[in-house]
Amino acid sequence: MLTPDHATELGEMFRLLGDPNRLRIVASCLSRPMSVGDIAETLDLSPSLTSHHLRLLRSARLLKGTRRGKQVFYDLPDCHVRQMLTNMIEHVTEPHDVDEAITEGEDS
Amino acid sequence: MLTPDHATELGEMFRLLGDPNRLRIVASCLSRPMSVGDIAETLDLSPSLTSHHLRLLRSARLLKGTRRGKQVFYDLPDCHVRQMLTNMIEHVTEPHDVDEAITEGEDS
DNA sequence: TCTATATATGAATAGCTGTTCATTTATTTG
DNA sequence: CAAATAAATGAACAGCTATTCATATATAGA
Repeated sequence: MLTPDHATELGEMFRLLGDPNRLRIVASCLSRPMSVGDIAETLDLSPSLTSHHLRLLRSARLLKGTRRGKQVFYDLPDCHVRQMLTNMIEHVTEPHDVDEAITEGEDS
Repeated sequence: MLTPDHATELGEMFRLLGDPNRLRIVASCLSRPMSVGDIAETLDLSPSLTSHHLRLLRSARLLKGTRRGKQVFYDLPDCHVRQMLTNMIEHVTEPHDVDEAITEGEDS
């Protein structure tokens, strides 16, 4: 069972990954640490927006930032999350059919 | 790499799991199919709110509904998602420390 | 049929959030 | 020091969303 507190905590993490731009930001840091500027340029986002999102992701410990000179590089500190994300990205890459109807079950 | 389209698609799924109530609803259907009434009562949510959330979760194929008489039972159709969720719930259950600072790296 | 139960749906709204723009802070170099 | 670059921050706002309440639909039983 999932307590309301744990639901809030885990939900917060999912909520952050729920924004397409944030998800792309995290995904871009999967293979190698990325500087803020590189992320912004790669994903075609403004540095400001990128930084705003990075702050949220950092606060939730989804990313960790490491300053190296003038730049700050971000990558995933959590092996668990990295594996989950890799898995999910692989999953979404595969094709799938679309149905959202309510199925009929036999009588009881 | 994660295309904007895939980011939107996967992000939509994370976004849905990002609401605590929705996350609890999905989690409650992990072990066994649950009727709408059972979900509402178990999680202390109004049937209306529960149904609204269920509609979203169903549309995203995170849950599938099966009518059996007057009741509709919901459960997870996707083994991949079920496994991911079980994994994440287990992860969030374990203790962890809290730091969100920017770490210092050595000069280059 | 009528009644009761179980879900679903529509409308309305308060609160939240992603984005932009302007500004500020940090770091390196001249 | 000043200038340039990289990143962070604050304010403001439009658009979205979770929730509530009222209403509708579906199914079962008498």
